[in-house]
Amino acid sequence: MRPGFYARDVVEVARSLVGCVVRHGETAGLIVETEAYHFSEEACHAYVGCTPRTRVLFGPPGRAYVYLSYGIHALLNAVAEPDGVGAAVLIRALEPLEGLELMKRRRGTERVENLCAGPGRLTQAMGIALDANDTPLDGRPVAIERSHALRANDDLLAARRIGITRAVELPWRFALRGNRFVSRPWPPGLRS
DNA sequence: CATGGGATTGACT
DNA sequence: GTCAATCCCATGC
Repeated sequence: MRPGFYARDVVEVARSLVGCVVRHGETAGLIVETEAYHFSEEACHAYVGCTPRTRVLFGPPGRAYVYLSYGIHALLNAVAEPDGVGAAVLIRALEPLEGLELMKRRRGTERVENLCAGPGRLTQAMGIALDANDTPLDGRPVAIERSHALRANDDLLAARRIGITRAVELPWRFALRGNRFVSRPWPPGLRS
């Protein structure tokens, strides 16, 4: 997708990315769950300002922000908002589309629902590592593309973000309703 | 230089 | 439901 796609309100980008496709090497998956992060709220890494770690977040949109979580997992984000504004969309879950055998091998499971249901799981399944940080999301090495699988707005749910302790009230987590590949069960209520 | 806290996951009770 | 693994980085002295 063109950088202009990402140079918008990060919450809108998070909503728009649901239904797009992520590609890396032989693997591909349909985005079914995202979360938005913006420098103005405490849960965003960019909240502390521009540091060596957050420099990518403040850089041009349409690039990958990949960081190590809990010393173990690589988490994939798409940098959003215009250059100079720190914001990104966390890719939280995918429906596996291509390279399923490779994903199963990397994840050590045969269960398709467990391959990419979670931000740490999907990077492991697709082989996306920290060296993808600060690279453009145009296919070198990671691509995000539009898809014919795009669904209507009615299918998009919004709820609070997961796994954070600050700014927990913001309904900036988005997912396809009823999709069996989301990372965690959806809380009752809250349609978008 | 020492410290503390994670945008998680898998194993276990 | 609980809990530890594991390491980067921001902060503070």
